[in-house]
Amino acid sequence: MAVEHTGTGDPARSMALLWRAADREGRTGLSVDKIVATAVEIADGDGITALSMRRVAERLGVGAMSLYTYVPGKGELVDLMIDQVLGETERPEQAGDWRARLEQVARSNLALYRRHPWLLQVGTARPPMGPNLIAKYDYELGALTGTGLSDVEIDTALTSVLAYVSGAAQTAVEAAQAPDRSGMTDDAWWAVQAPLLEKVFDPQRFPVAARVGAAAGEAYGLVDADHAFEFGLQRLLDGIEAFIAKR
Amino acid sequence: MAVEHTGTGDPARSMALLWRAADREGRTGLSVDKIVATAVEIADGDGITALSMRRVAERLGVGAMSLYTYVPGKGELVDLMIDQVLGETERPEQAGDWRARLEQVARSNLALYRRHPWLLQVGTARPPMGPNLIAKYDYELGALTGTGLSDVEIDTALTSVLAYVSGAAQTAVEAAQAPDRSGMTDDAWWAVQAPLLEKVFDPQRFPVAARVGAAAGEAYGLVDADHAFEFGLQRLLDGIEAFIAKR
DNA sequence: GAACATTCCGTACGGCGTACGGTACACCGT
DNA sequence: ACGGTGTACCGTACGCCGTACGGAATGTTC
Repeated sequence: MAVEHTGTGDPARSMALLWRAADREGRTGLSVDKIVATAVEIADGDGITALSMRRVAERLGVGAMSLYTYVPGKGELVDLMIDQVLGETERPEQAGDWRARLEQVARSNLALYRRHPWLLQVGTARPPMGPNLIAKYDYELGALTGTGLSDVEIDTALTSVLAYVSGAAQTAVEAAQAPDRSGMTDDAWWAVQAPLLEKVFDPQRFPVAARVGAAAGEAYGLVDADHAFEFGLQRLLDGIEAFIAKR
Repeated sequence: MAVEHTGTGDPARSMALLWRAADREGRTGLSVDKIVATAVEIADGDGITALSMRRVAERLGVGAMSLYTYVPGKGELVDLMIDQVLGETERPEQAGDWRARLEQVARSNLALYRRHPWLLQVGTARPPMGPNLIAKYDYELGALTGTGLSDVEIDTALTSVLAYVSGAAQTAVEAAQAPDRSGMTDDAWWAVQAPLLEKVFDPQRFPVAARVGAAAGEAYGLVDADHAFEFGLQRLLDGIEAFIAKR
């Protein structure tokens, strides 16, 4: 199933949880922190589809329903997982010009998605307003201060870059994990597809796809997502640079 | 459960299905086409989480297991849904300069995601090699022909734009459907969050977020995803234009 | 009419999230 | 030391899910 988050429960409870207003330990040593950490482990390792309350509980040596003492439901748990991993992005002192800073922000977001591919599958609308989300936002906005852009423009520009990163990361991350998940290298996969495709594919009907697909397939193995990421990022930054220059 | 696709089944069977090598009707009038169309309806209307074999069958007035006569499993059904909706993108005669053409491609992809938000939740690695996917690829590459870019560069540039669109669409589409899904307008949602956030949020600690967040929130309601989409797209196209000019 | 192929589907299994209600523990006042 | 009470824990159960399996129903072919 697609991954729902932001449970339908009490928003005040969610907020208290996110900011860890009262993180006590139970008698088995259970705690919100431990539950979230375990859930992240499972999602990182086996994908968000493998994340279930029962599995989290099992790994913690605890009954499934015990989790509900600490967390209202799975939706809220996912919210907590999100805020948790957003806290791990490195945030070096922002040196250099805005472009170097923004580039670093982009790369560190890509790294985040690489570490936690499931982030790409959870919705981003109305995100969990936790401390780490806000800290990340605050830090990333900093990359564009001092450029002469207005506050609103800074927000928009950052949003655009993050949108690009998330879209490109989706391709890059999935490409990177496809061999592992399917037990099949890209080459092997293509070796299976190609002869099947040849039977139905008509180069006359799709001349451009035939030519470019062949060229691209030859240039790098099937698809070099990293290269595409870099290219697009530089073009986007070029565009933003021109925009700033015109200000 | 994030949404898995590309079933583990026989690739030859999948390919035959995608290209509709043998789409017969059963005695109840069932067919691959009808199953796929119904599944798309459900996913469009109630989200991909609401898509289940039982629901598809029910809507078709048929037992759940009957679907398996036509489709190997849910994974393959999702593959078929993907190729199906990729076939609906409008593809007007490509007139004007490359920039107008590429802009149109971007916008038509955004429209596609708007119509079928679940597309954003299914993986894109090793996509189902159906006729519509290939036709779309062929058409979209055409936007960048005659620019002096090499075939490989054309592929990379298109990939970048599509990555941006998918990332930005994720934000835009989710923002658009959040009120409907949650039964809460953005304003209402914020009215609940704001006072809770105020209790834990320290403007001293996050000065930039406080200032910019306030400015952005005031400028347009909470977040104007369309505006951000447009801004980023133009910057990216500006960057590509500069790249082409340098060739 | 018989033989066969194919379509349809009832049942069942192991998984899921979680409502509900019971048990057992930790801590308190005495 | 002991009884009382709040809370942490969790067994069971319900209604979902995808789909394996085997049988029933319906053509189709001689």
